[in-house]
Amino acid sequence: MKTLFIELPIATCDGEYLAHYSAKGLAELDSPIQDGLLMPKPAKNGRVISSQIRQWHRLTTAALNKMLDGKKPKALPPIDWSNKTEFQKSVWQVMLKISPGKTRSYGEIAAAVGRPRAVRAVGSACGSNPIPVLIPCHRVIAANKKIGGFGGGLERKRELLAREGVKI
DNA sequence: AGCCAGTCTCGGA
DNA sequence: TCCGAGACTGGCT
Repeated sequence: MKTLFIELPIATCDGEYLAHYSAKGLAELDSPIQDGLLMPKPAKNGRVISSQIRQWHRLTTAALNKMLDGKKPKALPPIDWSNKTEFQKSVWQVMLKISPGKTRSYGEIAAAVGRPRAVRAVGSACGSNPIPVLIPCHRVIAANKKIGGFGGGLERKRELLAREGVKI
């Protein structure tokens, strides 16, 4: 079956993100393209954007800007994580509960989902996080207070953390 | 079977 | 005390 995605851009102080919506909710959020590459504009194809998606997009935009401002979003759009494993969903749910300005280690996340030794798997889950920033994988660092990694570029991770007042 | 965005331990500066 | 290498880990592709 073919899932229909609606793609809408979000302008932020960090660049232009691109949100993908399915019928169930927000399915994916693309980071801004780095260094001079141009983000292709989503084709409209005469598609009608439903009022529901419009509302989700409003929530996503507000939440994203709050996050980038180092604050806690007061509401999130429904998230469509079909095709994701239970483990990944658990990991991301835990991450959503991390407050701005706070960090957790990969090990703590692993323990929180009941698999204290699955720390590397947690790292993998972060890497396949469909909604960077909104799911604050940047607040997850290594146990020895080192920065760890970040799919969207380590610099971005540092900057996001710095904006929330976190020192490494 | 191989990859990994981790963590712990231990040995040498 | 502070790295770096190595062993071990568990879930994903």
